[in-house]
Amino acid sequence: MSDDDVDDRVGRGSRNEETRQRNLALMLSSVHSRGSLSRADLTRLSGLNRSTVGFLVGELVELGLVLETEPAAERRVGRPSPVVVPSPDVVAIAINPDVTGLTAGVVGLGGAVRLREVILTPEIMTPEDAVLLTRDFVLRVADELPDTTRVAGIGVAVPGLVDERTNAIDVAPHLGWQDEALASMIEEELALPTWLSNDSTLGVIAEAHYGAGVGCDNVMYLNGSTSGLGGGVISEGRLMRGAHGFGIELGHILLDRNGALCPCGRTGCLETVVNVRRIWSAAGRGVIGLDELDALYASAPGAEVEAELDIQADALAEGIASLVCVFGSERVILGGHVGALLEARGERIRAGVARQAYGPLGRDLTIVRNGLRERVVHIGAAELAFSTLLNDPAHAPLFDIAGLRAGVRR
Amino acid sequence: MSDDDVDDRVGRGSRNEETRQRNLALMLSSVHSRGSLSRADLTRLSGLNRSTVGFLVGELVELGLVLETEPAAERRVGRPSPVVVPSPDVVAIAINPDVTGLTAGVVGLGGAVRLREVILTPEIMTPEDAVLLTRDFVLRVADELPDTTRVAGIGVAVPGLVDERTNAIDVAPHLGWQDEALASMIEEELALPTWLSNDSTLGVIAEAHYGAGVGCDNVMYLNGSTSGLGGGVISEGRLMRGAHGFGIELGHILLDRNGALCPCGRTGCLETVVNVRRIWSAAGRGVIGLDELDALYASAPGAEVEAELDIQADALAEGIASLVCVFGSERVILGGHVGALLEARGERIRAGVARQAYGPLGRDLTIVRNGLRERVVHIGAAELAFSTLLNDPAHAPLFDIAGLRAGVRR
DNA sequence: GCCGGTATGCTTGTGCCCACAACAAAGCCA
DNA sequence: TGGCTTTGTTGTGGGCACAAGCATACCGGC
Repeated sequence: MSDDDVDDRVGRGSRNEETRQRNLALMLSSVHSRGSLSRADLTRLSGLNRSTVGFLVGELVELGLVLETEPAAERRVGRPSPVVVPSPDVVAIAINPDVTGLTAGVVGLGGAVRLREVILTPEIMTPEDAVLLTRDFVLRVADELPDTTRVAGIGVAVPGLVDERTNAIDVAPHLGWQDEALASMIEEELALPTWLSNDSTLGVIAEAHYGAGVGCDNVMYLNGSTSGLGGGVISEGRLMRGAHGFGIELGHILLDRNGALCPCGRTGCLETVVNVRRIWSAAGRGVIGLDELDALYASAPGAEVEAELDIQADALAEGIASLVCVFGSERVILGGHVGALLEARGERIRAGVARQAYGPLGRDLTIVRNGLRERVVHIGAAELAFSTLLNDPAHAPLFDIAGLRAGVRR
Repeated sequence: MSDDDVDDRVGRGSRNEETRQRNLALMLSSVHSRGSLSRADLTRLSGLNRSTVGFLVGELVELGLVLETEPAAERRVGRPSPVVVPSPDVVAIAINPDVTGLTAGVVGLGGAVRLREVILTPEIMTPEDAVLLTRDFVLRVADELPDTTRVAGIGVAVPGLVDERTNAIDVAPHLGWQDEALASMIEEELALPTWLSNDSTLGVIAEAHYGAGVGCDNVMYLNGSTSGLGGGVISEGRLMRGAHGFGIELGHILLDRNGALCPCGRTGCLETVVNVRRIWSAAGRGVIGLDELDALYASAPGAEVEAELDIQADALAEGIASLVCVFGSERVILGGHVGALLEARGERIRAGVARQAYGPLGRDLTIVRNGLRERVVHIGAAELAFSTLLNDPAHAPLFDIAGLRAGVRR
């Protein structure tokens, strides 16, 4: 066997150091996703020894990642256990450029959205615009947040295809972007590590952690936006990424090979039928926001809209049945306009899926609307920025907000 | 937080013992999948220390799982490194009941098929028949194999839906089986641990390890059999199982919502069009085996068959494009009659997929015929039986073949 | 045929990490 | 106030991988 044949595909060996890292990561992740846990809870959850947990929590406190607070006043026998909570000083920046503007947010460890701003743009922004808007937001935020704040990084939710290997945008059709190395552009401007991912992929991460997918290991998330129908899948607790780091494109699953032409160049994609623009035109109006859409459906929207809702509900049911058949999901979460559609045509969709799903695969399927609503993208994007920290709490870099103010090229 | 809320979903902590187990598993898996490796290779592959690897290999030798042989006669400077090979004494039994009969095999650690028997049944067998045929095969084999042989267990490839959580068959339509606890039936008869899985799922495991998927982390396998179109997916090196342990059903992805009725009760599933029975009837003949099918395609099969091939090639291309779009696979492996179809209509299928695949997801896609041909099911089934051993070499039970002869209820 | 160079195996000592046990602390309850 | 229960703390021990140094085996040049 030549040396060239030896690659590391087989996987690397484990060391003692990794054990520590994994356990430390487990502690921080647990606190992160559950918000607050007593040390005794952590002991039970991890199966580790009390003494080990004590030491690990101590290390996290020393790293400034968690705080130990007074035991909760519970009526319980035995010595009360101090409660471990995420440090409020650790945050991530979440950015989401889209057609109408850029929404930006600050999310704390633990998933609480601290700040949220919507910056409207008169016309569709360029990547350079996005970088500048991000810089301005971060500078504004840096002045507002206390000096003790430390930033894990920036997570950007992109409405388009992202190559996660190169951390660049392959194509974002509705923004008209192509081959944009947005992450390095932001990093250069702000000296903060930046990660990109598809907005729907981030959606499923957020919903699985904090939303309608909590406690479920096999989640499919479908998100209907102006841009189209996106989605993400978590299978056995693990995010599906696909080979190229592009994530996956659920909206372009085939519904009808003889169907309408899709902007993607193929015919009969699911999103040619399940499409909010068709609702808009049935309603005889222009752009309708999500809240308005809910209001419209809740009122009497007229025969044309009702008919269109039926059409889309049926198509969505067939699409979901087809997808469940290949993913074996147990919970389907619908966000954006398909979430609104579920609200309006829940019975029809659920019955359609039950009728169409392949054998036992549809047996225990639940279909729900997403739980985080408009916060979903920010929480997902923040999760992206937190993931390095959560995987290796002792070594992941954190950036002082004071240094940030100084470091930015004004 | 109440105790009830504390489940182990967050994951368990790690101990030193697990580190050892993982490293031992890494050594054995490497030797298993590559056939033979020098100790120096193992050192490079694992990144572990020489002394650690030496100790680990020593432990595997002591467990009787590998052998250390003379260094390969290579013209190389430095001290030659002993070559580690899987022990020929460690085997698994692979069983595959199907409509025409039961094929059984003995597969050695390392993936070599030692023995293979096809036992034809005059009529479709019952689960009880399958158990008896399996018992007879194991007893015959036990007499032939040396006394030093040790068996890891029995893997059964089932043409149907298997619930891997309960290790029982949910439904195997073509065998007419339903809710059969085949694994425990065999275990009771033979006192050997038995695992069941879907035949196509096992196909992708085998092809990814030893066949056309070697060196690729994102593989999709489609297998066309008399029963229909099955498949399996490996994403980022991990088998997709789905929520219910049923695996996934690629043949029932939607092709055309206005299409023909599928036996599964839905309309327009891919396998209503991509279906070998349609070829048979176009050829005006009854059952055509795979070899005959290849021969038929290679000759001039007549206009009707040619037309049918075109139809199926186009439908297959659309199906693959749709599936690639949701899985982001980089290699598609076709087995059974769709493998033969690829041989006959390769250009058409590849062009169709390239045209239909969503954006960059189809960019570096390769479509190949399966490499293991008829051995694929056995290798996959054996892999199922080996997996416990490969995950924890020090603790997985192995069964003496002598004890087996005695223990079986004759 | 000898000797340096190189790659690998083997042995031993060290550090790291977790489990365990014993003890201390903090609350409940009678 | 004292027993009970639960939890934190501390010290000890065992398991594991690593580093360093030495031994071994082969190549190639002289």
